[in-house]
Amino acid sequence: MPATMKDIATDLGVSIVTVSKVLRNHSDISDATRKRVLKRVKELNYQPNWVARSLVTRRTHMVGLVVPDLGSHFFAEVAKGMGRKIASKGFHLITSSSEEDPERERNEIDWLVSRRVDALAICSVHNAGSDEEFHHLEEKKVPYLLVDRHFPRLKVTYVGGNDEAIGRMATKHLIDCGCKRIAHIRGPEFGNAQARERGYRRTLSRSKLEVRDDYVASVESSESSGSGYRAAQALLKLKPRPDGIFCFNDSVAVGALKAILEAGLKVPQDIAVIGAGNDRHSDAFLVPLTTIDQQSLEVGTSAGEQLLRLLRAKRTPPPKTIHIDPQLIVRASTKKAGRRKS
Amino acid sequence: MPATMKDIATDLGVSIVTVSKVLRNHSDISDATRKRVLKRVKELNYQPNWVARSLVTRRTHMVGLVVPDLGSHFFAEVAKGMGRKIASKGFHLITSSSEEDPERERNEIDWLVSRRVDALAICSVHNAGSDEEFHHLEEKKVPYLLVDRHFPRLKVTYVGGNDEAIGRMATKHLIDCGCKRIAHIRGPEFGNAQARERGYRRTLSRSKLEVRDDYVASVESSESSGSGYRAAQALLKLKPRPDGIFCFNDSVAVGALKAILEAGLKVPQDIAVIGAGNDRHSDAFLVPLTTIDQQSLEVGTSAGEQLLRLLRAKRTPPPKTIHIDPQLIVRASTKKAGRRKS
DNA sequence: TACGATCACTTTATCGGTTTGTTAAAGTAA
DNA sequence: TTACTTTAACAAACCGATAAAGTGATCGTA
Repeated sequence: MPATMKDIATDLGVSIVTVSKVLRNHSDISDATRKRVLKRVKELNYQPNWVARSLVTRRTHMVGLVVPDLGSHFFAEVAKGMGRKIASKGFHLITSSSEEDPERERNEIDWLVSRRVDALAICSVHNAGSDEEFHHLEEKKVPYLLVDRHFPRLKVTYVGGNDEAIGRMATKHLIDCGCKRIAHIRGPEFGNAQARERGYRRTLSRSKLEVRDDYVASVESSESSGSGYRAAQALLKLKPRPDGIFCFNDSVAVGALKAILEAGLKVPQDIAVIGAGNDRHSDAFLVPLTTIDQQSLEVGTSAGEQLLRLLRAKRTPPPKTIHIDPQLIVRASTKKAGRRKS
Repeated sequence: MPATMKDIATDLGVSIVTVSKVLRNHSDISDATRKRVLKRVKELNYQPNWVARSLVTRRTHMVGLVVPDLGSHFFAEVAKGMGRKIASKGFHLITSSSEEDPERERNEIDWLVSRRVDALAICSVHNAGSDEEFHHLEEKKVPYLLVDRHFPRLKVTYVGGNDEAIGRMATKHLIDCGCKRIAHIRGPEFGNAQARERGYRRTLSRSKLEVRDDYVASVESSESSGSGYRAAQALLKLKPRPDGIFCFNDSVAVGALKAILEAGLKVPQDIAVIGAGNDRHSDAFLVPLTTIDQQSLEVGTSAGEQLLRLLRAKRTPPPKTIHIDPQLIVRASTKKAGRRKS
């Protein structure tokens, strides 16, 4: 039973409102009273009850973030960047995980809404077709934005990496490294995987390289290396064998590395491998991995900025789409000695 | 402006209390009324306002978790396990990061308390000397427990890995692999690093192996590989050179691997390396890393159980200390061909 | 002297629920 | 028929704060 403003008020013989005003730095309080109140506040170690405060102000100063998986490097970084950004304006982040399950995602969102978060950031695991969830939010006028996973039909602010650029950049790098038969292991993530693949295909055709459908393998999960391993094994059986693989992300790339080395082949001499995500310790994988950094921290920061924009606004501001540009990190898995860009 | 119980009540010509009772499955409501209310609840897509509910019930059904860093595999897993466990009883986890900063930790705890979480789990970055923070919590009667970082002076429930066992297990494994000159790179984490080092030293002396102080190196940060790299470089200069290194965690071990390979030495032939934590992809590091799994998910689950115990209890239940047993994961970084335990 | 302005507070209403206590109507036993 | 219980509902108080409006004293000034 912590102290309340009432305790302080009765102790000092002033009204509750006076105490409240002192705590919120209102001007119409005499210096003497202010001091007395603050003294008692210290003594009792009083802390305002945010539950009560939120009820009347209709502001919780909490922002909800829903991610598919906090174990993933990318989302952890996004959360970190976002948390820092909004903390600078007095907001706190509540992160919850949908564990890749659309129904849990709904539940988490409902929970956050009934907790009256001031805004929401969602990395949705719904497929782009089902946006009813979000219509609910609009009905209830909960400000929200989407992060990483895009729903093109929705007129709502979006912040994410530039997936097509990732695909282009990775593919171009492999070409620059002298690869001629470039394969791709794509992820299951709807829009993102599609955009990366698009970047891959376009870059190939623009370079007059063959685009073979059987050079594109799919994995059912992009969060474990096992599926990348199996996909790569399949690619290795193709004739002619690919001499470069662009992997959806670093986890998949790890699996690919394992499969390739296990087959007695050399990376990058026989097959160059590039990932995406710049995961922790990807510089120290079996072969230090060339990868595309998605700037996850900056995605988070940028999303945080957009959240603050939503929070400041009276009316819903016009939606924005923000793509954070990726960055190539070259390491051993693609560095072929003595080759040069043609 | 979401619907409230009042809306439903006036729509239906019943009192607010009646609506409230329906929503909480009270018995003294006629079937007819119950149905009418539920129908309207659906139509309006009503969701209870947890802020208001919490104010009067003094229960938020939220549990706060404060960790030093969510990017770390260990804490992310702990959060996951804990979240799952308490979710099964209708509680939600609010995770916030202290970013390794004691002051931020205080702030986060204060925030969570003023948000009236029902209980707290803390992985503290305070050094074991300063426990005032926790006395505050006890004054305010906020149920809490400690996770991973232990404060022996505090009579409070604790859940964590068994650090001394980790030290013993790792060292014993190196001995079993035939190592004679075993070094240790210890982390900065107060209690944990100390306990692991204790396990290391005791196991060495029990095996009649030399315990040399200069074989114990320290790193200032255990979350990046850079410091492990530097520490290992120093160890490599010693004469005689160590033939096995027990690293505080996998990040440190990654750094050590880099340093060793860069020096032209072979792992495990020249030097065996063992880490701790079983990080994501540690099976695919430069040399697949032998490591001690801390069972982080189980630490989280167990902590979740203890939280539920606190939440159920009327009075503070007697504190418990729980150590989750670690598990050895043998990989290439210690597998010397043809050697056997003596 | 009287009037409005200013200061420093206080009073009252409210946020959206839950809890406690009451009550009218219907049911049941004697 | 009386006396008591059960059922199904409601009214009022309350949780701990904030917002808006009101009050009394003091002060300057015409």
